Amino acid sequence: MARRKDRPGPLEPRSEAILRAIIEEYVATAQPVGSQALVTRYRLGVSPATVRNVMAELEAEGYLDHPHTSAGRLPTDKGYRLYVESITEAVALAPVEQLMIRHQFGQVEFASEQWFRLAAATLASSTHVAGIATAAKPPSCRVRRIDLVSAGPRMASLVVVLAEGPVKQVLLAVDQQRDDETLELLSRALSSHLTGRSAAGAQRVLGELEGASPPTDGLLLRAVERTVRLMRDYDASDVEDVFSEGLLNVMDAPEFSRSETIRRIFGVLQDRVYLGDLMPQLTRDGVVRVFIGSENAHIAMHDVSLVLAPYGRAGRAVGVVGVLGPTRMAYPHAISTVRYVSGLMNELVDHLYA
Amino acid sequence: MARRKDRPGPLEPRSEAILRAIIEEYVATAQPVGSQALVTRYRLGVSPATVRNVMAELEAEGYLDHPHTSAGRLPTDKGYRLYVESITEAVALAPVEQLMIRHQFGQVEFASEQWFRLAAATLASSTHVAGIATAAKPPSCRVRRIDLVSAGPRMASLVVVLAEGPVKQVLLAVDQQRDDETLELLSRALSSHLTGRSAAGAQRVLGELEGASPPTDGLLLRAVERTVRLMRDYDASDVEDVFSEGLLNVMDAPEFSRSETIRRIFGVLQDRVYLGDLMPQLTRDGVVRVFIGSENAHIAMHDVSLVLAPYGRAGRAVGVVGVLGPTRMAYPHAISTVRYVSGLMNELVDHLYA
DNA sequence: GGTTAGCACTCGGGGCGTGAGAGTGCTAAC
DNA sequence: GTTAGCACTCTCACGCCCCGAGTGCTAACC
Repeated sequence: MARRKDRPGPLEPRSEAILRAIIEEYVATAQPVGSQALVTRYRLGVSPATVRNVMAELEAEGYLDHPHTSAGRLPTDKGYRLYVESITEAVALAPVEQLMIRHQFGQVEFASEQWFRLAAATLASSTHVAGIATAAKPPSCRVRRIDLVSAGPRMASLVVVLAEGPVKQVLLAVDQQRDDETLELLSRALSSHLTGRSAAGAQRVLGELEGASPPTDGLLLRAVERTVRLMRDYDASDVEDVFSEGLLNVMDAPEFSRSETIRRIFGVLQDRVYLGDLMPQLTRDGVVRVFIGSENAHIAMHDVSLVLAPYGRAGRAVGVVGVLGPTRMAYPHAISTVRYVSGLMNELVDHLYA
Repeated sequence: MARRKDRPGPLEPRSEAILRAIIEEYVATAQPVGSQALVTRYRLGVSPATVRNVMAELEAEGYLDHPHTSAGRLPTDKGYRLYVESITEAVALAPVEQLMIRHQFGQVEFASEQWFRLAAATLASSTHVAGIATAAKPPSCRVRRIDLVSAGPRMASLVVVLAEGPVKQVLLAVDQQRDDETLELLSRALSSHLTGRSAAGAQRVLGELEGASPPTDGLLLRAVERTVRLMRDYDASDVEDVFSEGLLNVMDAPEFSRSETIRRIFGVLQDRVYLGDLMPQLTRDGVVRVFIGSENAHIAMHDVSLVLAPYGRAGRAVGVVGVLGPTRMAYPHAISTVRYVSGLMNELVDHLYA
């Protein structure tokens, strides 16, 4: 006991082995793990009594918990954390699984949205928890092409293609009837004013046009104004669309059979804010980060873990892929899978924006 | 009893009143309804004993059920059906609610996608069940504008604006390095070949280009080919994107506290096929159709009801709005709300495609 | 003849005690 | 330091019983 107090840091190898075994058993069964079950199933080379002693120590240090006196132990978030730390040294995904994932990626048509959906779906099917992917997004955008198309007698559709991929479309009410030629002309004007501009650049153009004499055409002005707003919004958000697949997998977990908790999680995923907040913590390529239970800032996420990795090139288009599952989750496999998929996404982004 | 056998059709007014009361009580409480509770709470002017007699009749005719001998009654799908028939004569939504919904619609930027999302969200918040909306989709599409934009050294982004709104984007792998001017030229060529074409027309163009000599540029050919496929896919699908909001509301219902059933429903909503199948049954404008429990073709939907209405003009862009909830659902309010929102969507579509 | 009061009957749910089983913590021996 | 042994604790499943809600039936009533 004295020993333990002296070194709160690293655990003895045997203790760690036992912790590991408990976690793996608990992940597999979702049942509190007893000392007896552990020795029979894991060949630890010690007796149940010894295991019990170690368990008591681990519990005193906060790595384990037990729901009541005569129940087995289960890992705390701190326990999972230690476990995850011990395995983050890259373990490659099994070749078979690599192949399966690559195969799935091969199927996709290159419609960008499908792409992220596919990444999420692949992660979900491979890990049996929920997969998450955000669209790749450069830190700032430029206008690549811009177009104004009639969309009815009093409506025009403004289509903005941003550099590096995304296409934005908004409808504009048209003050007066315009024929197609007029729109075509406006479209040309828009193009020459805005092509290649950043949000700030477009803002400047807007300023010039507003002050111009003779006064600029009203519709043109509104189109520019709308484009500026659209680009500002784009730049301001950390993540573009969030795609999640396989949330049903998570609902299947016994800890969520009562729908109470899961619905709060659904809610959090709806708004893209949460993943955006996490982005700054996902910096270096290829590094998978794990957020376990109460480590998540958002209270609704206290019962789940996130395994996330960034993809893309620092300073260029970036996004996030990962999985969401119960804290009782097969971390090693999840981490390997997420790392592999993020690598794959890297390749694709490189290919695209090299 | 003889009477009942003679006229299986319309129910006596009193029986119908009692059925109505039972349904309303059950909708409110989610508990089987007893004869005693009914007379005290609904002032039916008869004694519990009489109510019991009527209940027995209603049960014999299949409008009611009871889970066990000494439990109260609950409505069957057939019971709900009769109830719904009796209220489908348009009841306008309360002015306050109309105002609230209109207000919510006023908020939206006219980005088309947001629009349908908003419709679904509005329905969800107003009815406290899940809201559903599909994007408006014309029966067949034409190319309104088409553009080929560089998206990296070996990638080009093909952007197709279809008449009446939707914008499609796909990525094409580029066989050899092309500079922006070349792409610009190709873009022009695409435009002149395809603008105004229907899927069939584009197909013909593709045929001509394939046979041409000197042979058409490979990238151009692939772009045309991809456009044809995209348009065919578009024409072939009955519905475009399906937006659903507020599924959490449904999860809250006590009948779904065990997540078993709800997850199958989630699954069905994922693929757009189901709503597409229903489209043919939603013909006349302003008519709200109700699909109750087992009336739904899909087995996963046997525990829920759909209240749906089409919007848009027959032969022009059309879509569906509606709500999804437990069969135990506040139908009158849901029907009024769906009717009102579909009317609103009609206005908007008219405004757009007049 | 339809309606009602009265009453016996039925069934589910909640509260309670019990016993089995799993697992612990402690002590004493190895 | 490790292990065997043992008493203790707590949950869970089962069976039991009783209560209450609600029915269905019969006989009286208007």
